[in-house]
Amino acid sequence: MPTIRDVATRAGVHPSTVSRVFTGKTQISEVTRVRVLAAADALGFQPNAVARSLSMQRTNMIAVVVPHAFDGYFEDSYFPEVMRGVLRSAYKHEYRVLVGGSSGRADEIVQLFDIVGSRQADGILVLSNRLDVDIVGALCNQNIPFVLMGKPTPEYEEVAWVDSNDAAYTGQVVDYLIGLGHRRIAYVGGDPDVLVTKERQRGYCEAMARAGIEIVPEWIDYGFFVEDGGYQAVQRMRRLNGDAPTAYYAANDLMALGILRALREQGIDVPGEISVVGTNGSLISAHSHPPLTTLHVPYADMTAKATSILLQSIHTGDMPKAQHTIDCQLIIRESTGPAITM
Amino acid sequence: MPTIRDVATRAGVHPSTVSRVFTGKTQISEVTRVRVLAAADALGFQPNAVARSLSMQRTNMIAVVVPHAFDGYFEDSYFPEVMRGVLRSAYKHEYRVLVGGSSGRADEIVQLFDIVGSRQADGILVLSNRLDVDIVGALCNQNIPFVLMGKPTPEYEEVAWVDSNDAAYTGQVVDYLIGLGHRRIAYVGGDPDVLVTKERQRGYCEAMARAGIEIVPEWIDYGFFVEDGGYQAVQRMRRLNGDAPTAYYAANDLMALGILRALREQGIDVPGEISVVGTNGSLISAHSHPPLTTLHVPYADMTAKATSILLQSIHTGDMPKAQHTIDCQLIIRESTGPAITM
DNA sequence: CTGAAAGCGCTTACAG
DNA sequence: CTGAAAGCGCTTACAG
Repeated sequence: MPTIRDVATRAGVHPSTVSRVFTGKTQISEVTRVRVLAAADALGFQPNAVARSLSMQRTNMIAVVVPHAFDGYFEDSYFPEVMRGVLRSAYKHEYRVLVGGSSGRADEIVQLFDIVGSRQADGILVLSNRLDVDIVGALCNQNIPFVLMGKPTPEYEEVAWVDSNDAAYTGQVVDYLIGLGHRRIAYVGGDPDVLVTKERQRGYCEAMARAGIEIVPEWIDYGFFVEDGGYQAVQRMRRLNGDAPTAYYAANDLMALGILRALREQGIDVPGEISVVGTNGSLISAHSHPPLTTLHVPYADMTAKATSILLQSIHTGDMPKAQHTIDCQLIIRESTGPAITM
Repeated sequence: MPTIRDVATRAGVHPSTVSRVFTGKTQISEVTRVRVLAAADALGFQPNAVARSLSMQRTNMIAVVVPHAFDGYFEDSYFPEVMRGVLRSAYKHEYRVLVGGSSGRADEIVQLFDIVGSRQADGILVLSNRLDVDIVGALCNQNIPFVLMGKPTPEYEEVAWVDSNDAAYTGQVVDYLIGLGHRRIAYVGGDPDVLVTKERQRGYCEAMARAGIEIVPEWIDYGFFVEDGGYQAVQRMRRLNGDAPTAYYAANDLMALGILRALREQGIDVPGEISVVGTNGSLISAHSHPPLTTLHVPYADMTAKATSILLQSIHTGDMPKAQHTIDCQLIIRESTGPAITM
């Protein structure tokens, strides 16, 4: 690989001059510019990104780490939507995205701090709504820009985040089901340790309380965001007989699909006998049978926004502080209907 | 950020010694090792990845570039499956994945050569089955390890690739439909310029020819891999009246879903009147109405394999040469049935 | 506008 | 086992 020195000798200039024509921030006489470019072209020279990064103290990369341990992670629309949003913003600012894998939640934190600590990227997007521990404090000490997907605990309210108000919107879904006459409503969350699961559960509980409905503990279950998790939740809840739910809220569409499958197998009509609501508004929700009523969460917009905030702060040099709440939307389709009177 | 020098002074050793304890390839006396580690710990030191990369001439990253310009790209299972496979292999070898965005096909090539030319990664996975131009020659000149997803043209047969034998398997699907009594079979490809579209079309044409069926030109159409593309293809083909297809093969499940939607709107029964086959075997195909017969392509396994080959060759230092063909599988569900006699 | 030099933060042959 | 030095390939104040 030719370096800047090779180009310099061929063009008969100093290496620093070659550097200047490639960085382009400084005045260069047209004649040497042309000469340098010609030499570079002849040699097939392109500046080495790593050397430039070291010198400029900037990698032009932002990082995101992903727990590829969970099967459902790549089946759910969450991951592709996150990537879509990140890439949309990053590409616009000529940044690239560094994605690190991990083998589960604990390792996700390890990988995250590895990237951050070794300064492998200029900033990091933290998928904290799918995380179970509070890492904000530790992250602040690292003194690297980061933005959270999901609101942090009150003590860290000054850090940057983008949130989708999960508790409130889940509460709205429950209100909607109650409005339909349902009272025995199930909550099927994802991984129980994860922020988004807890938030949605809180919203569910609050909405039930507002309506004066006492929650049977068995109505709360976890499907770990996978299709079969929804399926299993139904198996468990059907054993409640008279207490069995007439409506299910699932924290993603995958689990809702599993719920539909379980119900179909038992010959139960949706929405005739039981209503089902999913979350995310993934493409799949529109094509299931019946088409799923779902709480649409615009994850791509969320992460695009988060990424913008991140890049902005990398650009200015101070820690990101912007905070942003995005709106979700209940898409009513054919999997929900009035509760039957028993 | 503390550097290796800070640690060295605090531990009372030479910087090179600090480096040695962190690289761990060399003998270090236990006492200085402990002293250095203590100093590093006290300062919160972690080696700078960029500096290390420059020095070692290795980034520990592999790259993949993705055209985020196409809406369907993140809705289809292709992208998440590719990432799942790449991450699976990369993580195992402690590599990270650099993903570059691009705004369309031409730019995809630009971004790819930018990454490669600036040595931003140690190797690159080229999603060539979704590419329309031949870049292998240019890539070879760059002298960086790469592996192709999709077999190259015969002149480059010595480069490394992993292929899914698209023509053969699509032919098999067509054989299956012909076996069911269908003769008016439609081919709905993705982007017409892209390798996988051409290959599948070739397989389709060959299978039809083998059966002695003359293809009506209108039976071949393109849906650009998006749901609405499948929908529109049906709209066009229904105008053929007596020549209208009784079976549709779509090059991904998304388009097959669009086909189902169009047919449903027209009150046409699937598979009673018309059969539909999708491709990829995405989760969505199992939950559509009716559940989709689909050609499962194990993209995650493919890319995991490709990534292994890539990492292997980065490790040994010579250009990758391994070539691998993976098997696909026709999953028969409820969207296909015997042709009705007219 | 351009050259010469120092520096970014590591690694690693070379001595000892 | 450890130190001193050179080098990885750039960028950028500092002179002129």
